[in-house]
Amino acid sequence: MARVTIRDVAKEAGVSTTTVSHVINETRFVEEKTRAKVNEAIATLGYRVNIAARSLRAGRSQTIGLIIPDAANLFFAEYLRKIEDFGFKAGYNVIVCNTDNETDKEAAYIDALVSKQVDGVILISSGSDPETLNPLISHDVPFVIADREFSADVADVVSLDNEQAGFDVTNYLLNLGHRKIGCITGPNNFSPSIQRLNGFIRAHKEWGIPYDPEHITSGKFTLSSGFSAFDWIWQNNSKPSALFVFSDMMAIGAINNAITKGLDVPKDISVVGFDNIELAEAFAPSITTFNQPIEKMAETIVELLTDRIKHKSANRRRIVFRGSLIIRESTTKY
Amino acid sequence: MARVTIRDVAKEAGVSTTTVSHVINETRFVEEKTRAKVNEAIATLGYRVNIAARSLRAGRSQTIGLIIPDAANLFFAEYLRKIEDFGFKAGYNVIVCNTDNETDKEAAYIDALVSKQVDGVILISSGSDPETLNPLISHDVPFVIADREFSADVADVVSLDNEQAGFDVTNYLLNLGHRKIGCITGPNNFSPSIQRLNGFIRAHKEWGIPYDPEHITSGKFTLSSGFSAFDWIWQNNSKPSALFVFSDMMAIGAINNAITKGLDVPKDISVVGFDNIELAEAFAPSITTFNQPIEKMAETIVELLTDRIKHKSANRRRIVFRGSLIIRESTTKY
DNA sequence: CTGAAAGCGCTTACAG
DNA sequence: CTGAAAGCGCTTACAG
Repeated sequence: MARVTIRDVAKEAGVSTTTVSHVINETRFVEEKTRAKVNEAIATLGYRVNIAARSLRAGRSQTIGLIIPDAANLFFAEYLRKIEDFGFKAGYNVIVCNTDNETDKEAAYIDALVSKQVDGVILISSGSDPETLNPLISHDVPFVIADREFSADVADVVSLDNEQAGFDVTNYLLNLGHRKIGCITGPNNFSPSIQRLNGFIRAHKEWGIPYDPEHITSGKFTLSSGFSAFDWIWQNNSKPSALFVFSDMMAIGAINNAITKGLDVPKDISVVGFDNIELAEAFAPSITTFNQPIEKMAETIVELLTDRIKHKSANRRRIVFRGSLIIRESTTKY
Repeated sequence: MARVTIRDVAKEAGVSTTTVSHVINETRFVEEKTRAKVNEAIATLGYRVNIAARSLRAGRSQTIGLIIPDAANLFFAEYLRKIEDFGFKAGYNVIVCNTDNETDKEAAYIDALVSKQVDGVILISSGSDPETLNPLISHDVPFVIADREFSADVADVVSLDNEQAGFDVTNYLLNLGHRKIGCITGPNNFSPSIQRLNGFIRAHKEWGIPYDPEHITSGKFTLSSGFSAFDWIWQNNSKPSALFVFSDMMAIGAINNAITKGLDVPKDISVVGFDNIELAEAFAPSITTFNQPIEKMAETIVELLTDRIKHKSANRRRIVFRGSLIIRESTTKY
């Protein structure tokens, strides 16, 4: 079966391809009767617009790229899901790209996306240096940066107030009476992680309580890295009574390790996670965590991107969300 | 900055566009010296092939579609991740489509994918009736079906031997001495679920032990549906001593509910999950489960699809994987 | 209210 | 070993 083109439709309906195109795209008035004929022809022939042709001619592909570290990580998986939902509602398909935070992979994906004429790109937690983004800038591809700060003012940005979040969690633990609080951060070059740690430090300063650098280590946001990080912290002579872990997945790994060591959570050690993934509630013990309003953030990201696609030279926007602490079973008074 | 085209490269290198194209695609021999000039021109101009144009002309978009129920579900998230990895390695980007098992959504996505001239489509656990796939067939778009049986012989298929898996798990529990085994299945119209239940029934038959239909209910593979399903099972006067749950996510929900009810897993009730997602090992208690070799399956799916793209009329293939039981803490002798 | 025609940037059959 | 040129299927400025 040969492809049905707009010419076939035009012939079948007895009109020009111009008219067919305008009916499809609703780009100019077409008489009701003519429109009906065209739609009928489309239906009988089973016509589908060829996006490659449209993309070549009109320069829009109705496709956006989503660059994330790892779709198999629940936090990013939820993000991906929501972005795809809102994107599809707005008329876009999304190409997913997993970078594992490797600059080379990110660069390769950006290359491919530029070649594919995507209408825009969303970067979540992109760990790479700004140079990697140059192809997007030079080819004038709109993009939105989420979950990561960039010093250069190159794009719209959506983020969480990570410093405040770090402060809130630490303040909560100090309020519970904990005086030795450990910390499993994210990768050290990752800005949300740095900011949460800044909040952690500020809370200690405001309380006039010192923190022990030996109780702070970094993980990779994965379950297993949380497990190992706990080993590192627990080898010290001085043990913390509470732990602030920068992702729920790592918190699950850490709690699991603690349980393996015969410890009780929260009696022996309180643990706070981050993200509020669905599992945090279902895990035993359920995990006290800091909620990121992912759905709302995903919606905002897609909105900013579609706006940017329409108005390339509009003023840049930076939208900062405030999350909230969700108290569950994994924490208790000291 | 205007788009750099193949003509600009040709002019810069002092050759024809034909030669540039052949250098890029390695489709015919080009003298080393000429090739060098072309590559140099590409580099200095920052040329990137326009995939829309190539797609229109050559009919290949280097893009495949992935249709899954829900990328936020860890099992599918791991699938997605692996398929994207293998796909990208093979030179394809993947467009992700979340259907929530709704026929309308699946149809809308298939429409969009056909319009986008994707080179192929992968359907994981597609719950829809075969009619939804008609646009793929009529437009001659290669596709592979995974994790779902289709009566019609329309595509290459990759699946797990679900009947055997159901038998193996049930046989294991019977061997442990359990005589009242409950079951939380997947949706009733979902073939892997039906087959696992068939295996469950066969094991009971071979042992000459009856099972109680009141102990069998269905969930939607989500954590919360596993939680609710346990309520339903536990309201019976006759309680099972073991539970075979058709996904780890549902198993986590069920275990969580059991713990909430003051039960001990596995002392009061043994629980077996399915899939062996990363979390099954980390959960407390760690979950006995049936391992699906996702990575290998994902690799095979991508291989079948890329082969099919190259040889549209080759013989259809059906590859069935055998999984294996992984014994952990959530099960014990009766 | 509608149409004829140019052209987007490639690939490839044909030619030498 | 390389090139001139047609054409993929659309959209849209121009015209009436």
